[in-house]
Amino acid sequence: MKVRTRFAPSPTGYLHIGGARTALFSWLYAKKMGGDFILRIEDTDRERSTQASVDAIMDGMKWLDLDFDEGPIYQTDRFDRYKEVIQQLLDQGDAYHCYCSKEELETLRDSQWAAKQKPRYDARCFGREDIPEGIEPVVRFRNPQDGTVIFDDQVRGHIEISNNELDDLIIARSDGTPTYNLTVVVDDLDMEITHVIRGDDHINNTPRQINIIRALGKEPPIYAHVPMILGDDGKRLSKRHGAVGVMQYRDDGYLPDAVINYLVRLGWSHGDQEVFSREEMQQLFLLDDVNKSASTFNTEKLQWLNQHYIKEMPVDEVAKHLQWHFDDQDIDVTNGPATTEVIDALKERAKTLKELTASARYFYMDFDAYDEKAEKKQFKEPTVAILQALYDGLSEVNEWDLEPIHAVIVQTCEDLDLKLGKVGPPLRVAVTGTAMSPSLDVTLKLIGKERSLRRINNAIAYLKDKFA
RNA sequence: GUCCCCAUCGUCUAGCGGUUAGGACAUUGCCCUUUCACGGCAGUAACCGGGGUUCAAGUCCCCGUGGGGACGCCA
Repeated sequence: MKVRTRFAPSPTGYLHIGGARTALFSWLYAKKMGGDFILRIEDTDRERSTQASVDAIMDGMKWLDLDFDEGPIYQTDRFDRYKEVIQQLLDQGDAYHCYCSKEELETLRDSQWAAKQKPRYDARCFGREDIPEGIEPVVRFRNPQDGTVIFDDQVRGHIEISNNELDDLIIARSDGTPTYNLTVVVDDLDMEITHVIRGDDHINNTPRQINIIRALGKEPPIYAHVPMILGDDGKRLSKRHGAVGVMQYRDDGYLPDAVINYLVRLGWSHGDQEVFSREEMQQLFLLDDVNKSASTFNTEKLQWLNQHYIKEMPVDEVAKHLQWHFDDQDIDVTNGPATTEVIDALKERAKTLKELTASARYFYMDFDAYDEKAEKKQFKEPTVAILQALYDGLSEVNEWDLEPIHAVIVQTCEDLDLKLGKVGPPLRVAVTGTAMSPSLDVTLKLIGKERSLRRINNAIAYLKDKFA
């Protein structure tokens, strides 16, 4: 049988990092097994579902390059089908109408809580003869009273839960719309999902869902509950942990491949290997190798991977992702060096594309102030003479390239009888405004002759004025 | 509170009865170096506790403890 997995987010916000990993695992498993990956939008809660969220989720999937074979399928398009199943359950006697008010249920829960019991609906409407006037009832699934539900989770192993822990859950609201536990079951069955890979916050729902499936006379799919991702404080990842929306990682300068690689190693491993291409992941991913325990998100490791990908990916590939950041930081790259050259020059000193872009600024735009510390350290009174000598030497260079530029710098050192350490740093500050840049020949080459000379000149003027 | 789940360096993890408990990120030191980085080398650092089972336990079982999750006319 062909493997079919799915990712089934509810559109109540952006695609967050935990959801992305669940999607990744489902996607990988389908790829690994030569199966299909389906995207389903669980939008039965019409109050909270929004089109904007659907778009955000799709954007996230697209950015991460997690493609799906079918979908997106919207549950709101399938209400007729759910109604049909609810009716079937009603007809079979596996479901019943419940007329309890929300207040009544709340009182029940409170009293059970007070009695230190697990809050459960007491099935008081089951078999009820009198039909109250003017109340639109909900429909409840009649959960089996005895026995246990057993399933073998592909990551958690054998799980067993007694039916008397479960209660008669609502499968249709009073307005007739179906609820989650019903719709997942119907959809997974109808779409012939073979492996349900989802967050382990659903582990408690699984027995209920299995009972519904059995009542429908079907066999449940295989389940794999993947552990949660926690924030630095050990709590479930949420907004207060900062960047949790996948697109925020793009904005912060991460490469999708780095995020994917980071995510795949959170809860899954293959020996000691840390770096995986998408092809390798698809080839090696096994549910058996997924961890049982929750893991903590660690931005530093993500950064390390991100830099790794910035360094290792083909430059023109990186350049595609980089353009967004140039636009974001209002840097016009049309009158400066090719971005691919800039990447080569800076990739070893940036952990993110955002940083890389920021430090590439002086290649394209003039700065209006020197870095305070750098200026203080490098711009002394004798610096004027050094810069002047460099200016003179550099203006003689015809072929503006690494070798000739380097030669001038070396020659200047000799002429002035100074060490490179006295000549290089001030030049760097003059030409970039900062104390940090790639090696000087590369820096000058990329800035360009005309622009370099002008900046040196400016620095000389600035210094003369300063020490006048 | 009740039920479910989880537990190896600070973090991600390897380990599937016998290991000097391995790797990676981070961190520390050294080397390289015109800056910042990259890189190289070295180091610090872990089996939650208690009982069993066994010749032998990080590995299996039980009990604690700690953490997470679920307990909705949310998904």
